[in-house]
Amino acid sequence: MDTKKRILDEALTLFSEKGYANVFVGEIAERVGIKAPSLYKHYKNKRAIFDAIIDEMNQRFEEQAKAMNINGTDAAADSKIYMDMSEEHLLKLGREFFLYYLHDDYNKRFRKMLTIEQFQDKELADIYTKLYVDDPMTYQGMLLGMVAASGLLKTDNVAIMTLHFYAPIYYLLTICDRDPSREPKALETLDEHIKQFNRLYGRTNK
Amino acid sequence: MDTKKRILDEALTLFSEKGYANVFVGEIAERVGIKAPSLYKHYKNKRAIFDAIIDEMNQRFEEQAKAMNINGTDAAADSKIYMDMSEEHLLKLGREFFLYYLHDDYNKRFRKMLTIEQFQDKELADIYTKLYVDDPMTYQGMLLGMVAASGLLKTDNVAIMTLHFYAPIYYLLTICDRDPSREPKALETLDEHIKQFNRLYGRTNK
DNA sequence: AAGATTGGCTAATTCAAATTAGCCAGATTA
DNA sequence: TAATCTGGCTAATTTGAATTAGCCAATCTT
Repeated sequence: MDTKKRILDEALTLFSEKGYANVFVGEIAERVGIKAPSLYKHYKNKRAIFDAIIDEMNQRFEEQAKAMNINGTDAAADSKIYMDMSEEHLLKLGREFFLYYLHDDYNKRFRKMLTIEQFQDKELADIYTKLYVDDPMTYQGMLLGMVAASGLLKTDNVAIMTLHFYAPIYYLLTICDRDPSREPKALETLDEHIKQFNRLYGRTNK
Repeated sequence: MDTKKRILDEALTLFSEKGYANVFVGEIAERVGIKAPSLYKHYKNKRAIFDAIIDEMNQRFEEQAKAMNINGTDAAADSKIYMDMSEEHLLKLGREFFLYYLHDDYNKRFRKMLTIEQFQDKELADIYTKLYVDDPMTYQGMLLGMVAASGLLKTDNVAIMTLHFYAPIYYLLTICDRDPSREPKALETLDEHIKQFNRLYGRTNK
């Protein structure tokens, strides 16, 4: 990774731990292994580093959205999997989402940074809402909607069913961000949640 | 309100909007209507203002906990209400909790401040977890547990049922904190959530 | 009512952190 | 290979925000 990228990487780490205002450019430089003034050869100023992080995220996001659209429009492919959605499949869906968001290093740091900075700036709040509220609800709503259409889940309100599936995942995610020592317990709770979700909404209600 | 209290009040407002590090003591002073140096007649330094806010919260919290314990140990009184928990009662419970947390000015500001500062300091993370995760789960778990014991809700796992009740409330709360324009929609969603919750767990499952 | 305390003010002071200036070595390129 | 570019460095410079000094009027206190 070249210096310019390493700066973004270390800055993101620091911003996600302490917030933009509590990070000194000297700290970022030190982590990268250079002196503070050298940093200005790569970015105009401290703010430009932050902005570059946001830009990079937008880029990554677009790629991801594109990839999802392929699997989304081409949802027939996916739906084959979810048409016969068993409890195991549902568990897999929830766990994968949870663990990806929780442990993917970039995601985790970016989410924490946004958590800290979200009230500063409407743009940041909007990004947070999109990434961690609206997009997951849309995507999971689509999948659960297909399962419901297949009859394996029954509901007359897919949106609320999706809320019932996702809100606990989101809740557990924020708990783990705050205190990673709760992860093992959260993982157990996650499984119990999904099993119970399946029971509550499953046709074979037992 | 005397100056010392007004300082805490204005500081909390500013900290909840911009985070501790982005607030200047001069700003706090200005809001209070004094000059920055005068502020030092009341608090040793900027940090002491923050600490005093935390102390005050702890005090308020203890009082509240005490009040809850009265209603909690003396739960027989409460349970009379919840023994015949109708959908309206359940809606009331959820809505009251939600609206209280969302609109109570002190609560709202304190929660936003903690959201911003939670990753700085384990103590702050713990306070957040206590106030917005563990305590609500305990309290609502107790109430829902009593309702379940009365047979009006059926479950073999009160903890997960409570998660299913509370996680969506928490999720909606964080959405509204981030973007108050979503409140009306969130209120609607809240009602739908609780109605659906009631249907899913209710004995008289239609 | 004299003395002490309180809480305000203006004018320093301090200090830390961002940024700029200007030098230089090694890599790149014409 | 000479010229340029790149990205590093040290040594300023700037700035701005926290805090301290020291003054003063009003208000308690005895």
